[in-house]
Amino acid sequence: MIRFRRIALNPLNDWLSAKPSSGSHGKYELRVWREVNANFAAVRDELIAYAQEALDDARARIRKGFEETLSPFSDAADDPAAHYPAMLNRITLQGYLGETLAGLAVEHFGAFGENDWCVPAFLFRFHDQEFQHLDLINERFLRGAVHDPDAVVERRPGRTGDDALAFRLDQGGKITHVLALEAKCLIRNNSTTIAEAHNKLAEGTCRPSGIRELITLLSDYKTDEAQAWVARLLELFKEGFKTAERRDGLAYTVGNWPKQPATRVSWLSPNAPHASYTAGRRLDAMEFQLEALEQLVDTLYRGF
DNA sequence: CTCATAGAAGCTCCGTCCTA
DNA sequence: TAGGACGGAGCTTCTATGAG
Repeated sequence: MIRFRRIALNPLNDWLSAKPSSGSHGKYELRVWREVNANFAAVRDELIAYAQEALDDARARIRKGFEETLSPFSDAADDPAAHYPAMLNRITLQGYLGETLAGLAVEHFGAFGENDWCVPAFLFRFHDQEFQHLDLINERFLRGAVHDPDAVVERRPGRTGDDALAFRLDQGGKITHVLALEAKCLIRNNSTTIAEAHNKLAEGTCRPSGIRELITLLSDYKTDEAQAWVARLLELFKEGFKTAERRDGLAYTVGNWPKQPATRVSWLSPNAPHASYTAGRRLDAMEFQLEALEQLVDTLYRGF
């Protein structure tokens, strides 16, 4: 555990208004939240802090190796993480938002009726393609060259692997449940993307690849909390995965919502899993409808 | 009739893998 | 070593269908 921030529930619930859900499927549940942008100001600062804390590990990773010669990074021009993530392409930032909201929802709103899910760390540091891209961007700034972050040529593929992992522990600290979260974040709804997300979740294994990444990541931290997580994740990786229950979560963040028919609330299916979801596990679908998605990306990641 | 939606196909990128 | 296919991310455009 290297992250601890929580957002006060009252302003959070006012900003992300939960829509009543209707389904009664045994293994599937859809929850829908719709943004009330007018209530954003009250969560703004806490949300920025939460989103930025999620990126702290990636920043530390970017700076690693430069610390001896450049520390402290008093001059922004010296800081290899200075432009992270603000100068990355908008689509990359949407991806970060989607993953962050997935974790946020599980930590604040629970999942499967349980409120004790833990997300020990986000996996942003494993986005190698953007780290290489960042070197290029930093060089441009040092040369005084122009950098247009949202130009099409600045798009980079997303990170492969699990988007986020959450866990439940028993009283002895042993991992009993693994929740693999697949996150998507689009300006406009896209049914193909929904199908692919379900398909990817269905293909997941009981021992998601992200566990190994989490162990690698947390091993860099010497706190008791982090080391305890390394130990329990190692146990999960070696033996525990055979008995721990894997569940699936889909966090679908989208910049519009259905208009027709008037009774339709969500893009995701309310009653049963999408046909592309062929696994028999329990699936928690979460849909975040943001009326000012682009503005939110700017606020959280670009500081305006 | 008009507007919205689903689904398919095509597009922009980069890195990786395979083949000549 | 060079060229090409492919994968993975989301966007755009098109068509057929359906709602109001």
